[in-house]
Amino acid sequence: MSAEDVNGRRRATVKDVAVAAGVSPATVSRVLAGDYPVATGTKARVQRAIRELDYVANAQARVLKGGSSGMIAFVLDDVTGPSFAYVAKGVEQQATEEGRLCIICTTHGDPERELAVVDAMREQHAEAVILVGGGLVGEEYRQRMIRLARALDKAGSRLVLCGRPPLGEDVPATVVEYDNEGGAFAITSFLLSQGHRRIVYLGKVADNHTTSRERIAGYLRAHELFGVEHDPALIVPGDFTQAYGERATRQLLAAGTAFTAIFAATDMVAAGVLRTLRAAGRRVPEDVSVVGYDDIPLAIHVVPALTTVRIPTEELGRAAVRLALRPAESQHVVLGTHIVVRESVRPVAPPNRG
Amino acid sequence: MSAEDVNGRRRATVKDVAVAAGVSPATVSRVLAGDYPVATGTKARVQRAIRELDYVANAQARVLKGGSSGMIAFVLDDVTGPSFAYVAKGVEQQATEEGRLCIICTTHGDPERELAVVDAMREQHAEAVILVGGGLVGEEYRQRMIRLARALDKAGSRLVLCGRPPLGEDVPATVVEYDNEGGAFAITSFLLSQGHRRIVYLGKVADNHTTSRERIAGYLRAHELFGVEHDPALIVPGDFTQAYGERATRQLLAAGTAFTAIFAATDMVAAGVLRTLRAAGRRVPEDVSVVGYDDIPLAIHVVPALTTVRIPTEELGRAAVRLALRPAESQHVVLGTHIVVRESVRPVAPPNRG
DNA sequence: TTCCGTACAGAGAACGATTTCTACCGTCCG
DNA sequence: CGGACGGTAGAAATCGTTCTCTGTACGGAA
Repeated sequence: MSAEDVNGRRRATVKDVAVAAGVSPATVSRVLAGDYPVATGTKARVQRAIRELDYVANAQARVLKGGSSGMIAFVLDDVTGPSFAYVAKGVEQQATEEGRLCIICTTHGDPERELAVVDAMREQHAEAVILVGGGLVGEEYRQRMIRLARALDKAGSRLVLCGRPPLGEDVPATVVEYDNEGGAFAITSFLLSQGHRRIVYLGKVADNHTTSRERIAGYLRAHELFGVEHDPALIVPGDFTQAYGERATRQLLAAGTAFTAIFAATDMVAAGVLRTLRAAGRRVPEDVSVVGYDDIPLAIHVVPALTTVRIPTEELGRAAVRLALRPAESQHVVLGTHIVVRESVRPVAPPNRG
Repeated sequence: MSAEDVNGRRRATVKDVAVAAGVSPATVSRVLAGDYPVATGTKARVQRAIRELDYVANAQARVLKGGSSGMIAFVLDDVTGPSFAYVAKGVEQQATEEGRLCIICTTHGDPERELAVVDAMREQHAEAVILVGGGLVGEEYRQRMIRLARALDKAGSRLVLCGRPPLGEDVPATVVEYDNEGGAFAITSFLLSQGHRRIVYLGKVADNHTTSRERIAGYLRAHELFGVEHDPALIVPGDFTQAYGERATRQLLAAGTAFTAIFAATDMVAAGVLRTLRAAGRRVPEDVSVVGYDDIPLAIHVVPALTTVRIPTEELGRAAVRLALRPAESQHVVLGTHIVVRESVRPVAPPNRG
């Protein structure tokens, strides 16, 4: 009819294929699905027609009829965050293995956009919506998340919290965490075991931010376990950026604070610390030991290579997808973290007894 | 009817909203679209029903009826590639600004998967399919790409080649490139202008790979322009990895090849070079100058900070989306590259005349 | 020979939204 | 006073699949 038909620029439909093969649309659909007996000859004719018309099914129509959208949404703050790429890799790989597509959305930490994104995913009938990255803590935020979880559940999709704490008992959400506090505990213990007693903590210190809260908790618990009294002055609040690492280190040196080691809450912070220490003529690890957290790719490139805590990023992503698609399995999992020892730590020098 | 209806766990449809508001489905649709006069009272009733039922439209049904899917697909080799995250950021940002969703797919360099992905995107009615990263060169591959471009065009979506050369005149594809050869030319010229005459090239050397071909071309053109005869022994073929950078540098040192500078075809290669040179006791830039390409985040963290070529990654992604959605504009654009000078280059020492 | 089961194919009703095309009701103007 | 018109609203077709009914034909068993 239309001009489109004439020059063949309209995409082919089952009906077109059916006409070309001299069968009914139903038969074409059955050949495609392969779940219903179709005579060999008929099947061949249909398949040839499909090839000749270069037919591909219309995913929307299929979903509309009752199929699954096969989409997994991956929601994060910022694609360029150093470890997010690895979580994304895990998500993407697992999604592909399971025959799903992967949608990616960023929020820039804006709760409004987070809401908008989740709504968009409800419209799209996404099978799972994976929220990644340390979120805020607090009753208001928690309630909001619970509402999202329920709304998604009602729309037939699943909310997955990746690297965030659970919302509560009967909330329909999947949680994939890593042992944040344990990693901080382990690496602080390592420093303490090397004789360090005055260990600076550099990073975000916010009670309503899960990541920083847990890292500090592990840091303090290690002190307790070693029976080391902790000097509150050694916690220098800031954020998780390299710039802060540089600034804080300068302040520390200028103030003449006594310390033998620095626990940077993030490898990025640690990078800033190393840079500034070197510029100030302090040798690492001879004069000061430094550790980070996250084991981002950069960690092996800074000088000296950084002793840090490894997060199972890729596995985190894979697990998120895997669990979301298997409602029967446990919907809460905590993956382990472990420290990786490189060159930025040395035992504290025994006091001079000369 | 079903159990789902009873406990309200089925998602609401226009019909449900219509019933709740005491109007027809058509009216609900019109309130949603807002493009048709609806009496104020009626509109209010409908909106209240929408809120109460927590209604969201079914994207699939909407697309099926003739709307656009609003999806942009982003296809790359591997999400964890150092510069891809920035292209992805550009794509995602622009897509969001234009009210589109962003689908991400990886191919791991497998042409089969590339095909599968494009087919999937045809099924999804994606508005644009952005292929990013240096592809292969060659007639067979080119023909395959042309077929993909036409297939997508027929399905109403647009193929975008991002960082790859054009396919030819009347192929329905958008091309967003950066001046690969120009960057290589500029940075080699920089080394030559600093007096370097024996400059090693380390990286992939494959005639059928666009990126390496152009980088070598720029490297050679600079030599020509400076009237410096180029010693073919200075080209050490390999790949684009850090491991190769380390291996090649060791070989170079072991062989006793004379050189004063190294042009690593990639910052990752350069990172390996720096590492190995330091381990071997060669100082950079005092003994050897080193440059890279790509300006990945790592470049400022290696020691010494790397002089390299900046690729407008983020803008590349934004342009890809922008052009794909504006058929009226020119569908081929070449973005500029420029060198960024840091600390890894020094003029060659004048020959000792003692 | 009759009957039934099986293999195969088509007709037609969904799915949920949009969008014609119609239709109604006042009101205004001739 | 009658017809036209603007403002609203609904009925029904439509998008491309899938899937449930029906229905036919053929082969074998009774």
